[in-house]
Amino acid sequence: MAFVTRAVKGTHDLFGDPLAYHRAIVDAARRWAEAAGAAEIATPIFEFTEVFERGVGPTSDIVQKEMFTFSDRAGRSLTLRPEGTAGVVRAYNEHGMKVWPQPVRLWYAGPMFRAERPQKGRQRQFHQVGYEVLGSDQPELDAEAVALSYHILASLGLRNMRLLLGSVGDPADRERYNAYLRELLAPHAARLSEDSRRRLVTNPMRILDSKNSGDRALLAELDVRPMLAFLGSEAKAHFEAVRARLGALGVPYEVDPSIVRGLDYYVRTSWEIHHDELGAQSALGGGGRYDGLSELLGGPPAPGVGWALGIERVALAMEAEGLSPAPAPALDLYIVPLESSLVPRALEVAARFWPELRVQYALKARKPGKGLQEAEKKGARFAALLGPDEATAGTLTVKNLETGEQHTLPLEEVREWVGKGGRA
RNA sequence: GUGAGCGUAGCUCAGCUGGUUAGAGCACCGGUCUGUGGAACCGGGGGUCGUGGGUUCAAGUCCCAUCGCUCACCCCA
Repeated sequence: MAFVTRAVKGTHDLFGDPLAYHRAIVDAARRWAEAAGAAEIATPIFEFTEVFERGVGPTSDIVQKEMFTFSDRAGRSLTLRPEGTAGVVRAYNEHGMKVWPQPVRLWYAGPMFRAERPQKGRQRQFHQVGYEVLGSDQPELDAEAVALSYHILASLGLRNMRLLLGSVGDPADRERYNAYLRELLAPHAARLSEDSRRRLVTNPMRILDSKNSGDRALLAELDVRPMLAFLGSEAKAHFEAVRARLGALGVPYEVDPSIVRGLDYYVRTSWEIHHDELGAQSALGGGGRYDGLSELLGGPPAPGVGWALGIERVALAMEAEGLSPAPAPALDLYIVPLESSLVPRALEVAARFWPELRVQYALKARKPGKGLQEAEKKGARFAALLGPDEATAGTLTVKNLETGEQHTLPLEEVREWVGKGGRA
């Protein structure tokens, strides 16, 4: 096992069952996103570092300590994307999507990269599906986005999840709230954790998110007023409108008055979906509104709202609830040459059935018994014997491995019979 | 970045207080089986016991270091 080369820490080869989950989750997301009229977009997995520094925010943990950043040969700083939204907004601006009929709905799926210490539900390369609506700040779109993120998870069969909805207000509201927090907490700075003392200067709201027990105890004593109490009239009206739309859509949620998101670009609506059986990393996904992001990236004003789901985490949640994805499609037919001179012929026959049927063939001559056994092991629905008689007659002796029914048929009829058996 | 636990075949593991050429089950390949399967039996390939040092007559077993994995902190998807 002491291989010289191995996968980099926190990265994984994806195949078999985990890949089946992955595909099922992306398929569900595609189905719902496209139902809402979204078009797929695939942006590069690396961007100029600036895209994330300015987009995600220089004070965010992601930018400060979690990015894979490197230089290209011309000395420009590039970064493996730690999230999907900044790149999508960059593409929206770069391709002049503001002249498309607004709003523009986009969805994506792909790998993201963060240089964190791996643990359950957290890899250095992980995968997300995401949804972004750009070009309008109407509350219907917030509700639409929240509803889609919820329905996708529900359609996969998940039940034990909690949708937490809040608002981080407009930038001016946040400034007032941060000022309030600084004033409230500064006298108690000595009791705060080191991280939280730093946050007191950079971003006091993040202190509310701390899991440090000392921080939590202090916050409980101080009876901190929530962000929601500081919403300006516009942000407040927007939040109430989103709640009303969501209620009308029948999406179950709890208001979390102190919700804080780790990405600096969020304004107003903000939500997370948690699952209780995931361990420490309990967020399946989250999203929010980011009306100022386009300008941060040097573009025209383009309000937006979107979300991302962590594919690996959704897969963990499905496993925890005993949900399995559909198995990989089985082989339709396995061709068994009875003499070694017929191996090339087996290939020719297989090739003739592609791609209508999934067909494989034995690379060595097999006795009929062994051949059928092998077909069974490969998960084939039918096995075909190819002996001298069949080769001469241009036929195959085909057997349904489930029922035992067997016929010697010309190739066209084999195609018909096997094809009729139905494919997953 | 910090802490804890764990590293023996592809997988799951056994290997007692250090003592012959390191084992089992599953999987893989072949045979018993010269046109009919899922079984059984027999055989085969595959391990520098994570790596490097040390202690010892002797190390998979003890010590140190290192790497890796896992979980938690932190943070988030």
